[in-house]
Amino acid sequence: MKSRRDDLVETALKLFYIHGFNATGIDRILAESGVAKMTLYKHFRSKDELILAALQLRDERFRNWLMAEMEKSSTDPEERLLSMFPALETWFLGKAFKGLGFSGCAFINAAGEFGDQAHPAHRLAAEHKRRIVDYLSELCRDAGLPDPEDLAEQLALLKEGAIATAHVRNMPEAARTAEKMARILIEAAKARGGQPKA
Amino acid sequence: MKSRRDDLVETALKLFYIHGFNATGIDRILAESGVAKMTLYKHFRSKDELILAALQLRDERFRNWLMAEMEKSSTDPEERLLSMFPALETWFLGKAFKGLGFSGCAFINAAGEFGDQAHPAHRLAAEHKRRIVDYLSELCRDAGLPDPEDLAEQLALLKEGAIATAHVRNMPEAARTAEKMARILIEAAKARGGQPKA
DNA sequence: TATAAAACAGACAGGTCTGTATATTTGTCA
DNA sequence: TGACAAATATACAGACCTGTCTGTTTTATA
Repeated sequence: MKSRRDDLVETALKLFYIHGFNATGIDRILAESGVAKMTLYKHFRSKDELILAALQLRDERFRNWLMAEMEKSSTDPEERLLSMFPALETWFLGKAFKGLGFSGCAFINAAGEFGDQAHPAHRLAAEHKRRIVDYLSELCRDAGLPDPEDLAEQLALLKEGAIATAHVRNMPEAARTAEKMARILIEAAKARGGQPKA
Repeated sequence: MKSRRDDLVETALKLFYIHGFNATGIDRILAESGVAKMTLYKHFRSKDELILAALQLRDERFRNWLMAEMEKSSTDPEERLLSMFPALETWFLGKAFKGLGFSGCAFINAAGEFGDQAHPAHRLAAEHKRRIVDYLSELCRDAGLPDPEDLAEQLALLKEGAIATAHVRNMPEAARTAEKMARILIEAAKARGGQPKA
């Protein structure tokens, strides 16, 4: 039951992601979605609201995709953590989200265009990243790893570094570099921290 | 001996960095630099050329700043490598470049707005990142660390992750997280690789 | 089938954008 | 001082942008 609103947000997300927010005009979104202008302004007060809706959709889609990839890889929490990186590589290679290739992280891009920390899009980007850290924390705790919040921050930082590297330098293999690093850091955390739970 | 061209590029860099490339109109650059429009188009064919000139200036400035920070920290190559992270933190706190606070990495931002890998601005961003990896490689080699290119890629990835995290989530302390990780990874490289040169 | 809500097409207002044209002023150097 | 180059102010063309208005057609529901 796809509503016109859904068509609009879907098309907006695609164009914003590929071409950027400021560079994408409303008219193009309307043309590609086949929706009339008045319908847009019946559902959204402004282009900014459409941007926020698109980012909210992206947050949901991306986290669901990532979590599904990680959960299908294994039942072991530590292996799940490490499976984040092969998942990222399939994304970097453009195989993760149909229709959108890989144009970096939509939220890093949004923070770049909307530099002001107080801008709603920037805030939404920060929330997205925090939610992912929370998920990683949970997995670290499930894995019985010491200092799970700290380790989750480390793994999240590796993820951000891999994304930026893969995008700016066109280096999808950054995912494998990050994975190697993650293995070392996890082992170091184990060695340093208390004994694993088993 | 500051030319009008320099005024222009300087002002352009500042405004592009703070407000973004597409969001910054030429008129504003002209107003804030006090230069006439015809003068701009005498020095540059188009806004795109001005963008490239601004990014080239940024590349030079940023790398000179980073290398100077790292070289003044110590004469020991390994300590120099690690000093990248405190330097990054001063940048994240807005204390590095007068007039520009911290709005993330200008090149990550450029790659975000100009998503096409073939776009000159995107290519310039990739070159900037590669130059930094080259510098880190050199330091790794000087430090007698095993597999210096590989380790340089790891440290560069930590740098990108710290930048993205600091900007999107407003977390300057990401620099310290990255530094801790760097220490662990360097030790692991030493342990794994051949014996250090001394 | 009757009615109401939703989406449609298309014009338009008002602003901003890049880039150009013209004519005037400033600055430099001989 | 005279001549030449550089920079200036100002106006403007043409495109594009967001958002609004009007009136028609489609769609869903009762």
